[in-house]
Amino acid sequence: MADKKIFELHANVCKALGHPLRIEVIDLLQDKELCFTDILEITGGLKSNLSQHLSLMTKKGILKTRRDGQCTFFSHSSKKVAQACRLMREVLVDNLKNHKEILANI
Amino acid sequence: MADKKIFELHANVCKALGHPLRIEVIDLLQDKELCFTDILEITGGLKSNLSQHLSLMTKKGILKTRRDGQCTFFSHSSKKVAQACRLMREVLVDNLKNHKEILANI
DNA sequence: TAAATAGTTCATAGTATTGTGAACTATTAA
DNA sequence: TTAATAGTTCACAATACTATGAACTATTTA
Repeated sequence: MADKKIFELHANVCKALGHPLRIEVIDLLQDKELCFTDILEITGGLKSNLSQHLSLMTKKGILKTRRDGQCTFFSHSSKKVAQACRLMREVLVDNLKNHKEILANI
Repeated sequence: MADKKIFELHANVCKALGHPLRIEVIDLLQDKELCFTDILEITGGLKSNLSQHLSLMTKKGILKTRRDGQCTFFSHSSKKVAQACRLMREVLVDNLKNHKEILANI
């Protein structure tokens, strides 16, 4: 099983989706780029925390950055992540619907 | 920010993709259902560990199970997860390619 | 009924992620 | 040059996740 490595790398990229704040950022950046301060203002919380999450996503190749003067702008490096994210959101919604139906049938 | 809840739920589903063994299982079940023992034989490791990962994926609504005699068959509850997973794999591959190019240009 | 197969559950120890605040760097404006 | 803005980095404590083995349940076969 030498090719277990690919699963590890793959899981590693997928992990980037596994945090509420990071999902929120992926959502925010769907159709535009935003600078750190904008994102912080929208999401709330500590700047150090946000910075670490953004840095993680950038390291994993999910976001890219562009510096303009004092501001650092963040955007998706590929549309695929946002697409994947939307699919997972649909899975969630489907699950919630099923759950509702099951509850309704009791 | 009352709708933070959706990000939490969403991240929670996405987390299911964030482990090498779980990615491997998602891959394995792309086009067929398999029983526990089959999956264990392919992936290796401890049955208790596999059982826990499968249980987690089932709880998150990503897999569904079907019991036939002694055997429990696992399959995807929706094609969307596998799709999302394939997209993330493409992101990984793109990143690796970029990385290679960057290295080549030094 | 007894033994075997197929899996689940549980406790626990080890590891990885996360949030926090303080200290730091870089760019711009006064 | 000084102060302000925009972000990053670091150390550490709290929390969550993971792997392991033993004990357990359910179904089938002998």
